[in-house]
Amino acid sequence: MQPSLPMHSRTLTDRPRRTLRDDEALASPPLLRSGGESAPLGARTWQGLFGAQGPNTTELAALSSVARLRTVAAGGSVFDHGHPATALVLAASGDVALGWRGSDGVFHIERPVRGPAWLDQSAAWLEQPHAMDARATGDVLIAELPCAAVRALLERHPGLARHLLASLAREVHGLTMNTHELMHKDAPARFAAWLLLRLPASSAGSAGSTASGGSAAPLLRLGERKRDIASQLAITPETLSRLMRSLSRQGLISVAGYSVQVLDVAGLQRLAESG
Amino acid sequence: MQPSLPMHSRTLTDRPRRTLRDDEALASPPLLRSGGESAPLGARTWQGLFGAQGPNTTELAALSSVARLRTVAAGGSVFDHGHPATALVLAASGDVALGWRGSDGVFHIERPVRGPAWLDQSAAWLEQPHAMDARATGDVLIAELPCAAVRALLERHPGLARHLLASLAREVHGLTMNTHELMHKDAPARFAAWLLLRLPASSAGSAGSTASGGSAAPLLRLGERKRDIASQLAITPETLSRLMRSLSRQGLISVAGYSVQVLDVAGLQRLAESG
DNA sequence: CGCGTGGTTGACACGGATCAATCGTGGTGG
DNA sequence: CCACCACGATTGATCCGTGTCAACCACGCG
Repeated sequence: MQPSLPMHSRTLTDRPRRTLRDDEALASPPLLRSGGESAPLGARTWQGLFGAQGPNTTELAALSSVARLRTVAAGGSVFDHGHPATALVLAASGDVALGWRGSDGVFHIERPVRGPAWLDQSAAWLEQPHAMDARATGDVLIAELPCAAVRALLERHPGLARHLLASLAREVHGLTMNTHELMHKDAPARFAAWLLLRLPASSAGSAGSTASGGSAAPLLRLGERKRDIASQLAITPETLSRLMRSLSRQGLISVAGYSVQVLDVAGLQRLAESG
Repeated sequence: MQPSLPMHSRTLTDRPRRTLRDDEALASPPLLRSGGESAPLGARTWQGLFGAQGPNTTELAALSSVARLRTVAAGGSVFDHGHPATALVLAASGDVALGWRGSDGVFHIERPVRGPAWLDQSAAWLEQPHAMDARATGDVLIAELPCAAVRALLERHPGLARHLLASLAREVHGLTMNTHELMHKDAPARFAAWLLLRLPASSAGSAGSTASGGSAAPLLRLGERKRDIASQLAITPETLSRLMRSLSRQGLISVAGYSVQVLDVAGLQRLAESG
């Protein structure tokens, strides 16, 4: 049994900042700069979108030539649910939350996205409105590839199609897995899976070593408000809180504020598969 | 209030046949015929896959030329979870269930599919194994488009890419909606939505006319075992049974065995949106 | 210093799952 | 032909997981 660290003495100085408030959006300078990259859309960005086997240099240059860039300050809206989509939208860098604005005005995050990543690569092909809302949770560099332009590009660069298809297929795969989790796994299993996904890839297969000094128990810092994490897991903040407490008592993890130490990777994996 | 028909005097002669049992698979003749269509893959099939704005005749002919056809008898396996995918798989005609075989051997249907429709158009692009199992629930004509061949086709017919992209995008859209329903709607709402989806398109917007003799209340026959319907809705058969009884008592529907009469379309729509 | 925000905790309600029993149907073998 | 049995649906009783509501605490900010 692992003693839970004293919650009341923790420092919350490292707490994730509130993310979707207008005052912060206004406070940050609305500069139009190209993020941390020298080129507007660099190789690293494309690799994040297409994986290691992405398009070649010529194709990437073509894509870049039709991209329209804009920045969105933290808290701003990237696109809105129901608004017609005419372009493939991606985040070159920065954090964006995909979700739905409820009737009460509260924003329900369904999927957090860290650039470089696609935000909506499907609606435009269907000439349909965006299916979700996208809100910047940090300053973000957005790129839009107008659908008509990309179609024209496909005529001249047939090889591009394969990569766009693969990238859409990746999204289908992810959504299918997510649906399956929602249908068949309970909250503890989903949370365990969520934790494992955020683990550095190094500490994947090792068995739980609760007290062995050899391999260090991986430490991970939660980058979002806990209520946003709960939202992604489709549970309430209260349930998430109880869940973390429960896993602590079982010695699977050790929680101190926004730092979570995974003490028993194998145990978490077992938990994540119960369903 | 609508009197519920006497359940015990109903005839179950029209009950859907058990679907996934080996004896039936063996009982039906394993003929290799080309289904009900004269051409192996006819225009109607392609339209079901790509919608009204599908590829042109030349492109369709090219696709047909690389398609490999096979039939699967009722109860047979079309492809298995984990098996490597080298082709885009579609059902030209017939009924297939997409789902997962549980560790107990029970097959959990997650999505029923009526040909013509795609069965897996994503795994092959990623060179990954199929994410789900596909089992024929009736005699089915399967077509496989080898991924390598389709890639070659894209070089010569760039216009094809647009339609393959749109078709994948449609799947993304459907999965996104489905995920949202699972996260935010309760069982009655999901069942109501399920019923509305199966309604003939004619009786969409009409308000509920419980007793008006004018517009006939749409009647629909359940084509699957109720436990399979429950499986799609991610609820248990018991819950589905109680749900149908409950909606009957409220006068929204009238149930007699495997026939469901929708008495109050508007009421169902209201129910489907609660969440 | 008061207030707003976010997190934690407890009491409670409720939806849906689980377990068990019964019924109707259809298939099978004596 | 009939008894038997397997299977699916239904119903009732009960349990469990989460959501809801409310109170409280901790922190940071104006």
